[in-house]
Amino acid sequence: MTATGRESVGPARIVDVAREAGVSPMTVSNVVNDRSGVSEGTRARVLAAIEETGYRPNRAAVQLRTRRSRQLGLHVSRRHLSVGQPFPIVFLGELIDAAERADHQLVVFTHPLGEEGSGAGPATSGMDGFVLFIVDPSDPRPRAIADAGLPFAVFGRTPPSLPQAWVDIDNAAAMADVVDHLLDRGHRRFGYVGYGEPEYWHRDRLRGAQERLAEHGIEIPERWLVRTSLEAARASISLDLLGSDRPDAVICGSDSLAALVLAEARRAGLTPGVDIAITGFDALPLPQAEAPTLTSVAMPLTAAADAVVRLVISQIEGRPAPAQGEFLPTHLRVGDST
Amino acid sequence: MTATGRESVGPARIVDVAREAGVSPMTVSNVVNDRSGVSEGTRARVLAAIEETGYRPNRAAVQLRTRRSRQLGLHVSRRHLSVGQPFPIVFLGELIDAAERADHQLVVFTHPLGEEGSGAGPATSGMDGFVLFIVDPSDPRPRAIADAGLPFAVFGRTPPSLPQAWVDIDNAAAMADVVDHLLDRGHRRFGYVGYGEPEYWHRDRLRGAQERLAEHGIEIPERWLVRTSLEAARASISLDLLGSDRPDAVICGSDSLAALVLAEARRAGLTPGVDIAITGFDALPLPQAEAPTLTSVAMPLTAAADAVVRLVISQIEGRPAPAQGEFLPTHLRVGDST
DNA sequence: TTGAAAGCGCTAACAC
DNA sequence: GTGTTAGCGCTTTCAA
Repeated sequence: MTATGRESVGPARIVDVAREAGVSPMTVSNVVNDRSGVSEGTRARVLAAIEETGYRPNRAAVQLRTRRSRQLGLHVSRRHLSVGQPFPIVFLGELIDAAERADHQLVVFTHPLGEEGSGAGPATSGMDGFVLFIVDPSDPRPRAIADAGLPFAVFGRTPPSLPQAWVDIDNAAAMADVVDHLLDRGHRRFGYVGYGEPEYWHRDRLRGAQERLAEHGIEIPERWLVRTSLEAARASISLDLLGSDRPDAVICGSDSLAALVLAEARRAGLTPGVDIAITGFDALPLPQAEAPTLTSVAMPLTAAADAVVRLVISQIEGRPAPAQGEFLPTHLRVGDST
Repeated sequence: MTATGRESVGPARIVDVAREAGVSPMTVSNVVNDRSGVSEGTRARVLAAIEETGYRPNRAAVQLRTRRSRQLGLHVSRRHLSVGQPFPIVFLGELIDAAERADHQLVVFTHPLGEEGSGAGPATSGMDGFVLFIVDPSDPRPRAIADAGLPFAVFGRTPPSLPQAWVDIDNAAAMADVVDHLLDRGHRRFGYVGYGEPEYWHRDRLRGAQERLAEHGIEIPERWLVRTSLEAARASISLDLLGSDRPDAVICGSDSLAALVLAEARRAGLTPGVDIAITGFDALPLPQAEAPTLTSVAMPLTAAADAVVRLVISQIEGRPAPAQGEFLPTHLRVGDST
């Protein structure tokens, strides 16, 4: 604590550090921002002064001067902020970490974007760019953000008319892996339980399974092809898939559905992994799917979060939006259910 | 588009609006910030100019000048960012909305706070204050935030040595309501299924039920008192609570537990709401608890989010931290399960 | 390698 | 009721 002037009157500013180190504010700035052209001795003195004063750059001042907030907006649909949505909460955590690794903060929004009124919403101001997840090409939000003049990146797919700033998994390829695994295990009679909803990933998952099976001359018979909702699934499952005429293997479009099939199979007296193979999709640590562990497609969550964050930041820094999206590899987690 | 000078070179600034309206920047500022002392005519001209230019205040400049970011940090424990945690995702949505109503943005953090190293973390800079949820008195995070010189408010309880900036429900009182309802329905033989974890709310819920029952000379017998975890619950439930010697009513410490009891009761051939009464706690729209609807204690989520946000902001604006916390009323949602 | 001057866009304090 | 001046804390530009 050297009494160099105005100590302890609010947080230390760059001039306080400069005075303490006997250099100019500019030099302190150069050290703080790791710019070259500072001699080792000076750098050391400045770092000591920073330590001494507890200096932390004032974000507002930096932001005003550089025109960058180093904050990314994350828009989460109302619909994804409800119970029983395993993905959003997990991916949110990944995005926070990914943003932090890239030295950015994540600001969350949920006010409708691109629907009925709402512009970019006055509340979204100050963001350098936006991140979205669970986005399909009909999602109005990318357009709304683009119209506000902000860069964005999504986990999912963007509309064709916008920059293809997306990261996604190849759902069809992932299901092909599942099929390969099940064929390996000797299964030849396949059932499928998926969602009836219109999003492309539901279609792609089913298609991926069907196409790989077709390559082996196998078809999923209509009676074992269930397109349903989580609520309605239970009934059709036991009726269509677990009767006396049943498949060797049931491929499911999500872990939640697989958990239902598992439960129903057990109730029907079948041992999953022995009497019948069951696979899921997502491989999030869903409590119901714990024992036996479910064979499932693991999403590359950390890699996806990093990629999405990198993608916005790259545009923020002026590099052009990519001409094409990026597919991230999935990993088949083999459990006891197959 | 009047060519008054430097149009369309970046976003409009306050001087552009001032020029357009023929007033000084200060007057524009007064209009934007709803300060008194602007004549109606001037205000109208300024508003027109704002519309015309598409002016939006620069957050960084405002922040630098006023020393307020109008951003609240929300710290979410890693542990609460995982599947099977219904509360965090729902409450996050409520907090975003509450912050927006109070004209603030919500910045999410998950980097450890107050544990092993980590200070307030360089990444938390720029926040006016912090919000936390699911906090019990042993949580190290309030201390870490207070040490960083920031105001905070929590949903839960703060340690006794810190400002009592908390909002909570009265768990015991809520359970007393549940008991009253069940007594009303004529039940006299009670079982209880709760979590064995050490957090005060688990204890308070059980205690609240026991105390109100005691007022009526009723005790929960040891054999019908199950303290367990979500994973281990299933076994003890059917064994202890649903055999031939079973209670009229089972009070559960959470909806997830109640959903399990419901499922097991059905499996045992009992009709919930007829043969046995079952109550939950939380009343989040948990998919498993849909049919029949569960009688459960509804948390005042929106009110709690508003209260927590108000509580931080009040301290940010210099009003002293409250001497005591605030209890919010719960509401008993009566469903078909009782 | 270092420093001085200027200014990012806004508002507090005070003058008119 | 409205305008002027100054400055929040930092970095960009240019000079030494």
